[in-house]
Amino acid sequence: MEFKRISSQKISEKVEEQIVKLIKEGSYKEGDKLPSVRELCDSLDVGRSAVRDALTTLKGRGLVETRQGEGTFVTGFNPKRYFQHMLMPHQKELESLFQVREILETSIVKLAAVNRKEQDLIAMRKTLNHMSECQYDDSGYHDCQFHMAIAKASGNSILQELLESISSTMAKSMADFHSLIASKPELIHDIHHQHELIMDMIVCEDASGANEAMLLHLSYVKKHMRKGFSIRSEFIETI
Amino acid sequence: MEFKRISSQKISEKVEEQIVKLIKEGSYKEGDKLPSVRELCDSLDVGRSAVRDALTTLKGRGLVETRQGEGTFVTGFNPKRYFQHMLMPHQKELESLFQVREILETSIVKLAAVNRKEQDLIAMRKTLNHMSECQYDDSGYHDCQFHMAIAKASGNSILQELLESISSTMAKSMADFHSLIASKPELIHDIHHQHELIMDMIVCEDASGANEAMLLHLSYVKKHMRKGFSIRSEFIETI
DNA sequence: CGTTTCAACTTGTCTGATATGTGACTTCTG
DNA sequence: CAGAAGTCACATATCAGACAAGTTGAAACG
Repeated sequence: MEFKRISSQKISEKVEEQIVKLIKEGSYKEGDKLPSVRELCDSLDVGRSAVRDALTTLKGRGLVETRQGEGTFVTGFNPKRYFQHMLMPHQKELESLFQVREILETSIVKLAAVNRKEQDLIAMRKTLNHMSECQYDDSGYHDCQFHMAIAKASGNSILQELLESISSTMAKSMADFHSLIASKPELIHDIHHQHELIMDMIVCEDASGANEAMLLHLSYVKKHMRKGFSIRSEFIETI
Repeated sequence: MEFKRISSQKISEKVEEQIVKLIKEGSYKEGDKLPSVRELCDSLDVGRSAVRDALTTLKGRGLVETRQGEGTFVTGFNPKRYFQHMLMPHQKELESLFQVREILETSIVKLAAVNRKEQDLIAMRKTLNHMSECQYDDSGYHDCQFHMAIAKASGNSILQELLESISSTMAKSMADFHSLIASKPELIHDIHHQHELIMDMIVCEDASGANEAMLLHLSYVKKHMRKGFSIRSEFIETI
């Protein structure tokens, strides 16, 4: 006979559940103001701490947003928080993360080649132009923008949001990679060329071609990123 | 003269930042116990509410976990929370989600075919045996277990965790699909056969074969899931 | 030595007081 | 009358004290 672990559910968790349920059911939609803490206390017949705890947790989960003096409001779908607590990933995690990125981006680019609308192409072209015009310092930003534009063109919003999460997580660790790029014009040139190739394939609606171009691009980036990492590792070891 | 916007940063946010910083820097690692609330109050010279607020937010973000009577602990990478506020996906979102699942699983199975260890094969075999032995009611559970076993064999923990998140999100909406399965023995038979094929390919280390087998399997599932959905939709419309 | 009891420490909850931010209404002033 | 300034109600933010409830480990006991 097995026993299920009995966990006395805390009051704040019950409150949390009720609020989530209300949001789920649509009683409170994005942007709506929830009842004030006092009101919730009265209607739920619990102390302020419990309500506050529940709301604070929900704030942490990104479901609601509190504004002092105004109230508590339901926020929209905010996927940037998905990977937010993956702080400063180590090299192994970074490799795993990059592998996920490869998987997502190579699939995304195939979808984008099929589903891309005119305005998607315009948006992508714009980011490419920005990249060639701007200073090297901002290349990392525009690089990211290009990839996000592709994701948007894929037509799958979840994919887009997932990639965004991963990119922002990697961005912290990619910082030194981008500074490496900025210092080597030939890298920028290569990457620029690869982007153009990907762009062309998407324009031609050539899914497998786009896939291949993306694979090449990411392999290139990974190779140079590893190089940058090993340099940093050596540097750390010699301290 | 320009004025900088003075945004009175809340005390709890400052506390939160400090704690996050400490975790980032590695002063507190996964599983470590943070100082008690009282201690943090004393060392930070703020009230308990502020500390509690910070910790509760962190709890919501999934960075820490509090256990009454024990303390507050730094949690590991917990991606189950990623999709947690994706509440009750509608059909369109469900399609997007399934697409993501296809992308992930077809890639996972390729990795698994290459990286699988002996014990991974044993674990997979075990879930398959369970599935054929057990009652139809539990088929959904064991089906999920099989897919997770493959993900584990891929060797990429982030992929594994992502798939877990997606599966749990879809599970709610898949409930009626599984009951549909349970009512049709021929579906179970087909699925079982497909699983065996995938298993074989992984055993043979045939990555592309495994990929193809998974693709077939998921297409099959998707087809019947859509059928289930349209039935439900019609049912709803006739109410 | 094994068991029970208990004290110390933890988070969870309630409560009241005070601080601070926001918005709407009123009042003052030109 | 119109705009600026003051006022007030109400919201969250913070503090502090008390007690509830869960966990742990050591002391006391058989």
